[in-house]
Amino acid sequence: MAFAVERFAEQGYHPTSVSEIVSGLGVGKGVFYWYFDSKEQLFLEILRDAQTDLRRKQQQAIGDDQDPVRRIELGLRATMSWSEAHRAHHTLIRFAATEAAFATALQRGQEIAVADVVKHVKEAMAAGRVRDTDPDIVAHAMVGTAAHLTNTFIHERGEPADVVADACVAFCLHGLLGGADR
Amino acid sequence: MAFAVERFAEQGYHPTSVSEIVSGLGVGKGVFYWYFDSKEQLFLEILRDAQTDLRRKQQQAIGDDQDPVRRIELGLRATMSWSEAHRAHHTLIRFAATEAAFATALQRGQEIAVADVVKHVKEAMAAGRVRDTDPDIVAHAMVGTAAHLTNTFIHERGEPADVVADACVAFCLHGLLGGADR
DNA sequence: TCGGTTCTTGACCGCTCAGTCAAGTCCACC
DNA sequence: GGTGGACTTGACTGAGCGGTCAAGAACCGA
Repeated sequence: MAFAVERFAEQGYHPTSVSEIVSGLGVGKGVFYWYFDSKEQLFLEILRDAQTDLRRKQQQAIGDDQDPVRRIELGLRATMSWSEAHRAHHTLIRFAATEAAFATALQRGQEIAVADVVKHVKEAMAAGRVRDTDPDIVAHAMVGTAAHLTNTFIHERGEPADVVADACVAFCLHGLLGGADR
Repeated sequence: MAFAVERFAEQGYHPTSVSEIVSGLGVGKGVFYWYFDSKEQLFLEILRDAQTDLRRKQQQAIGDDQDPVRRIELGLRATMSWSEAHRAHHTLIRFAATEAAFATALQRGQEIAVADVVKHVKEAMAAGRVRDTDPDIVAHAMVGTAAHLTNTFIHERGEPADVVADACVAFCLHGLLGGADR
């Protein structure tokens, strides 16, 4: 399955054939269809496993920290560190969002993850730590920021994940102005 | 070409066949290959036109505004309004980023657009309007935020573009905290 | 040693695809 | 009316696809 992930990420889902996967693994085609119903089901399984693994990493990173803002920061950092370590999975998740057949399955998982962030934002807002806004929008904004920065700076440019994560957290917390104009 | 854009966005690039495009248009296949070298070249042309059009809209929106921060805001709003009006193109751009064959062509255009934002950020930073950070990272962060919010709230949930744009601008400028904790 | 289950093989099937091409149609211009 | 280039057609091709399956191999309890 790890091999399939690499091929899918490298060449794209459609251009990668089942024949290519099995011959690259040195096994017959029957083995593939013994363990998976179809190529599509394999992809969905990869997606599900990736989302489960990412979520576990996020929760581990957050631990039992009491500060909601700190929890958001830890979640962001965990996401970026996971994406750095699972570059191929990250690419696949991005692709899945663009294909109707996979977008549905993806959204369910993403909404669960965002719901966690929303929870922390609401808590921080209640404590007056955060400006008054739609928690749903800022949660998605942070997720989008982290994903895009990971892609551009960590994957494309190979910059160190912790440096990019620092900048990402700073941007998410303080924005562009960061109070410099007040 | 507009028809092809719709089909690609709806079903995905690979699942959409040339036969489907031409029969949907009620023309023969020869016409397609008279105007385009290949299916891939058609897609690249769509991509190029979309990027050119978006860039023109951004520059129109910015006009000759003197305030760099205001220019960034106008650019963000123009991007979101364009993405709302060209939903299918937006989907295609997202897909192109996940396929090696198209990612290169896409990056070139994206880097040009980001370079503009970087210019404004640097100017604002020199004027002390913006906190000291890597202009490249915040520029990409804003682009990523706008793209993700457009996708989630405007396209998926059908929320009004101007409301989402307001929230996007607020997030990009002030972040999550927005000075509430200072 | 045997019978049965689990696992593996790769030739094969039906089908669809991107792309080709011989055979036109149309029309501006002479 | 004739000529030639611009455009259009759709049957066709060779390749490659996802998926099937008859034929075993490997293993295990009895």
